[in-house]
Amino acid sequence: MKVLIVEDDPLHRSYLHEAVNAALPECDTVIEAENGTVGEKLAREHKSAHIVMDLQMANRNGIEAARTIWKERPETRILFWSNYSDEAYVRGVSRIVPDGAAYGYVLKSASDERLKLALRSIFVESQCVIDREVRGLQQKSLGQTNGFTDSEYEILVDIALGLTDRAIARRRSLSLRSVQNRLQQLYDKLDVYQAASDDNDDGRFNLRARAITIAFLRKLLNYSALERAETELQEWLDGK
Amino acid sequence: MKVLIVEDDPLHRSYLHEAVNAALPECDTVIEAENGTVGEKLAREHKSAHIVMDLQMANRNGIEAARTIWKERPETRILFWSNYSDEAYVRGVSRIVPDGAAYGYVLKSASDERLKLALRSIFVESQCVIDREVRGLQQKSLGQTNGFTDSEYEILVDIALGLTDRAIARRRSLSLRSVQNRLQQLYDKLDVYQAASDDNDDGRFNLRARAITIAFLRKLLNYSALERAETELQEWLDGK
DNA sequence: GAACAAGCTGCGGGTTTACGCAAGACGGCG
DNA sequence: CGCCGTCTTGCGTAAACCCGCAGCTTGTTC
Repeated sequence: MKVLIVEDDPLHRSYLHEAVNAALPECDTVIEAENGTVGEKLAREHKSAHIVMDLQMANRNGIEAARTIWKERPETRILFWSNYSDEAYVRGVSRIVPDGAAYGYVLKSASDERLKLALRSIFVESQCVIDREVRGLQQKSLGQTNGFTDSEYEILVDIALGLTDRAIARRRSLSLRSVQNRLQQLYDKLDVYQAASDDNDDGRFNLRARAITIAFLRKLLNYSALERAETELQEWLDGK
Repeated sequence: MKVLIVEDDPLHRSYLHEAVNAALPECDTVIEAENGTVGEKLAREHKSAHIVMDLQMANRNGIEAARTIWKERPETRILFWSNYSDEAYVRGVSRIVPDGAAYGYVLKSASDERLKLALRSIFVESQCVIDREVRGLQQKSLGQTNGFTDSEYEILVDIALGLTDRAIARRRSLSLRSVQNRLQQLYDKLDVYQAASDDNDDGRFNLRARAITIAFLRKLLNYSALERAETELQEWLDGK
């Protein structure tokens, strides 16, 4: 069995290396990559490898890397190992998981025990292992209760990119008014009004900009999500 | 000599611990804190301690912690040890450094050697040590060449918070028109127009929202900066 | 098939933004 | 002092945004 470790931080990388050795005696080769680009390359060379992947790397982040890897070989098993459980990450990951693929999402704050268990479950037993905390988010966010619909999330990203209503309408093939409807929905769910009106009519907010702020503060958006959305936008712009 | 380590990540914490022991044989006590809040408390108890501080911690980030520590004891020597050199961090730090205080800013990607050197320089020799890369940013951003004026940065933060022009005017004691002038200046410097007009008049951007996006992508803003700005805003709102 | 919920769309109008134009205000500098 | 650049402010306008109202298309349920 081969395991590929894709991780920025040298300390974390060697920690992972040890953990893999301890948890998987049947593993004979461990390969390390220090960023997403190298990770993709090594994954291509060592086809049979299972992967432990950090999200949030400077050069090319884990979600991007995982996407291209899964595109080439959807049955690859990937364990995401991340510092954060931002909804933006969770959403980003579950958007790219191929049907039926075995994967995992474990926080760096988890105990050694948990990490080793996850390694065995995924790489040996082909089971999905999602940290409790992450799992909670996933259900709340993807289930519509209290969470955001895909269409709401979509328009959130669009205004976060700085598109005008008209541009969004074109991009999503909607009428202007529909776009604005969705925006209202979004403002509603984000509680943009609460702070805006409140009691004092002083502290007035620009709804659109405020929605973005709140989304960031609630970790619905983060740098990595923005970055991905931006490159998608550029592709769309180029493709006409 | 006492050294206080304030750092989220257990791996990094123990690495730092070792580095301090190796670099500073005259140091007899090393104390560890796993977040900003505890860090502040321990700094208060061990008044004479020098501090190594991570930025970006979940509970209370390094800049906040450093600010209260420096407020109580401005001569404290603090070495910031961070993964990133975002302009938002650099700005955040240099805004709170007391006059004449010795401090340092070293990236986690620096070599052992660099870290140890920095430890000695700051804690023994009271010299400021700023990583080359960070230094570059600092000069470019604080010097007006190509960088952003304080007033420009201020208004950037204000729109990122989601305030309306009118609200900004009140907050900064300006006329509406002046606020809008500064916005235009900002849009100019951020190159918001470029993409907006370009050749195709299709891809139109909402200037205000787009400015925020670009600022994030360029790391002029990040989560921590937003968070700080938001609490400041709330204080201002409460204070009327 | 009737009833109902959910989403898309057009119309109309009140508010906010973006910005050109131009008249002061302030501070250096020869 | 007079000249000049930078900053502030007011006025006015075109565009964009926010949103209530109302008519349509769906899909679901009984």
